[in-house]
Amino acid sequence: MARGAGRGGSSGAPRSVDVAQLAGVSQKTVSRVFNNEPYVSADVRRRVLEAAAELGYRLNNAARALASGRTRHIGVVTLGTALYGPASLIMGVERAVRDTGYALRVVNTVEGDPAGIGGAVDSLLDQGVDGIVISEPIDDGQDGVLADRLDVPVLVLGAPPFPAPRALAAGVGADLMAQTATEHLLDLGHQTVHHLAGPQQWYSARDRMEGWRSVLIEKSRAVPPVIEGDWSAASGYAAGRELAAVDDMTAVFAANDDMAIGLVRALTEAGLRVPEDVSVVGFDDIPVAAYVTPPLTTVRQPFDVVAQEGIKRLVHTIENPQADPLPASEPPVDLVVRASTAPPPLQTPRGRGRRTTSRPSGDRHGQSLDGGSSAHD
Amino acid sequence: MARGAGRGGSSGAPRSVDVAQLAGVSQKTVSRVFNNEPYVSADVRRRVLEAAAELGYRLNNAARALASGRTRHIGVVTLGTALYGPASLIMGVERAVRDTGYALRVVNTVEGDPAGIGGAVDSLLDQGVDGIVISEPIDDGQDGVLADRLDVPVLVLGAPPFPAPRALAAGVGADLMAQTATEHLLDLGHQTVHHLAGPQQWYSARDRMEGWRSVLIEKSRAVPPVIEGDWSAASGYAAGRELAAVDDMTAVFAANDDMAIGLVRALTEAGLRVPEDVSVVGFDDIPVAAYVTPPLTTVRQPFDVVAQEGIKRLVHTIENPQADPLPASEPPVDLVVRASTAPPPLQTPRGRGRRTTSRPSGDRHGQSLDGGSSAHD
DNA sequence: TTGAAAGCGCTAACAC
DNA sequence: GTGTTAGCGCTTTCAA
Repeated sequence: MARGAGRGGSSGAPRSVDVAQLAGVSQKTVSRVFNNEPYVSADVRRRVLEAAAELGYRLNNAARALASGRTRHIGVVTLGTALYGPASLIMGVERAVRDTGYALRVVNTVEGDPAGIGGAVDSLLDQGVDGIVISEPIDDGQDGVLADRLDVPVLVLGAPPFPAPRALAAGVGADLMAQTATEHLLDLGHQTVHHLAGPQQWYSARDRMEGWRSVLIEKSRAVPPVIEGDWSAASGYAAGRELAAVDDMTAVFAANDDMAIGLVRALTEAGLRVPEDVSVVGFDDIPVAAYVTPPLTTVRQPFDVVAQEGIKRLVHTIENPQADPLPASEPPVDLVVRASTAPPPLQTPRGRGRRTTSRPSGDRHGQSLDGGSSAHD
Repeated sequence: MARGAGRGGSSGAPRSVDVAQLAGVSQKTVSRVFNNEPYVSADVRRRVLEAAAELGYRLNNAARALASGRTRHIGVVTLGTALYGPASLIMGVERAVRDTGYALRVVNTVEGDPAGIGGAVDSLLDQGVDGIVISEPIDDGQDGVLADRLDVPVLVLGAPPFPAPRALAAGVGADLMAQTATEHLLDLGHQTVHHLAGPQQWYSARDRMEGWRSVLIEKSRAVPPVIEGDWSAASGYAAGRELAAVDDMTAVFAANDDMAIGLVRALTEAGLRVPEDVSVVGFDDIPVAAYVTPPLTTVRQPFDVVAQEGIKRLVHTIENPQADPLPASEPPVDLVVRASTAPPPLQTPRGRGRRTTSRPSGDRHGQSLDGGSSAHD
């Protein structure tokens, strides 16, 4: 064949032999230098590097992978949505992966594809990866099937431990964050808190719901029926219309900010003021959360931290197959209190404390400038 | 049968020779089958496929790439933000790439990294890719440097043609969309339209600005000074405080929805009503745009269409190096009219049609305007 | 329509 | 510290 086709212009890209020749060393020595192996004299190393630079040499990864059996690639399975949470997580994963010197291979699960996550994992395995990250998985009932084929370590972000030989889990702090959000509302004096949940196939949606529920139960509060949305503002809006009709509803914890925003709009349109009549807490802290009306109290997810630690543990497992996996740490909880939460209205029956107004609701104090105060600062 | 069958184990995955042996054909024939080459009898093909299935054979991509010089990978350079626009574009790209049978390699440009896009492209080239997608590039002054190293086809999304030997551009309809947004405002009766631009290193920000400007000039309207934001709601908020002080400011076109939302909040806090006093148009149609207060009139970007067509053209160029590149089509313009735009207020000087509120921000221009026109309140 | 031989550019053992 | 010798699993001639 034509030699390293696709690379250099005419006669092919330079190979390590070429570098070796120019530097006056053996090809293996060039390999040593480029793999940072020990036992190379400083002088030789320098000469090799110079020769490589002069030739514009780049290591051929296909050959490297073939010879070593390791691709130095990590594959990530995503849901293929531009939702803030998943997208942020991917960005965090990319950064973390790159820091470790691995390359990232991305595959979306096609919506409505029966193969689902299994299909995506398969295609990753086909391409060849040393490890796999599954981000915010949904439960498509294929856990068992998957486990069989997974002969590489897997990191599952935002889900409980996974039935695979070498599986890690990370970012399972959603329940804790949900608890904090719920407690914040109770601390303000609300009798109980309603929950606008995410789609229940999502582990992260279930986690948040469990966190919410556990607090209510622990504090012996009534547990209102859960309303399930689909993460979208539209579904939050629909939920808001339902909730507006519920008596004594004074606080809602929404499983993400988009739904919270739709919810607030529906409540406002129904004549309920946020936060005077109803308090709302979101989840994610999306960029606009501080600037909607009213600025949204929400829980910020530490995507970067979670991704970074997760990848670090994954790479450790890849490179030390025998060793014990690194332990996971609890991600920090960051409740950002803004203007969408307040004490509940006085004990009058609904329809009463409420003001009629033509203004956009919750046009309140100056907090809006910096977007609110974080529990962590 | 000596090897392979188990595959999970340590002794290695089945190779094409194993399949060949089991099927009773030569290894080359197996290769032919898996590459869909002609000249394989239906019978042999079937036998090979059966043997492969039995062994759980998967083609080794490293070996394939090494031997063929083609990686069947497309690399994408992104900005590493979870901004809705870029994130959506990436998702579209992933989908499109997968449809073509290529794999996706993703690299972010590290923020603040002096190497910028150039560094990201380099690392992609290092990894080995058959083509590169640069999404929403920013101008880091490295065009020239880049061009030298780019020996594979490049698709630039959301930017003008790029100085590289085999470059394609796509999604350059932003100016047209910006024009539509601006015209919408003028059609409503506004004398002119202010512009809250994105960071000017972004080509897409410049495109939108040019679209806006061209309409104003064409219709002989005053061209107000541009305010530059950083895409964030926070910067939109800051811009809003400035704009609230400007006389006769009745319409603003913001270069994205996040900024538009921050802007609306600042205007509202300053006592200006949207859309009664000031109309605002955003850009992107982010998921919450329909649910903020007021629901945002905005321009929807057809990310999927742009990504799909772009990738199709890129792959064509990869696979037909000599042929002319496929032509680009104009993406559709989709103005979504909601409640943030309306005809301008009646012709009274500012300070007058407007309600006084209790907000302190009125202080800023309270003396010169409000004080003098008390008759109106 | 099929097969045999010869690498692709690198890493892995083991010598020196 | 450095070099030698074999492959990794596939695609590519070229021959049959």
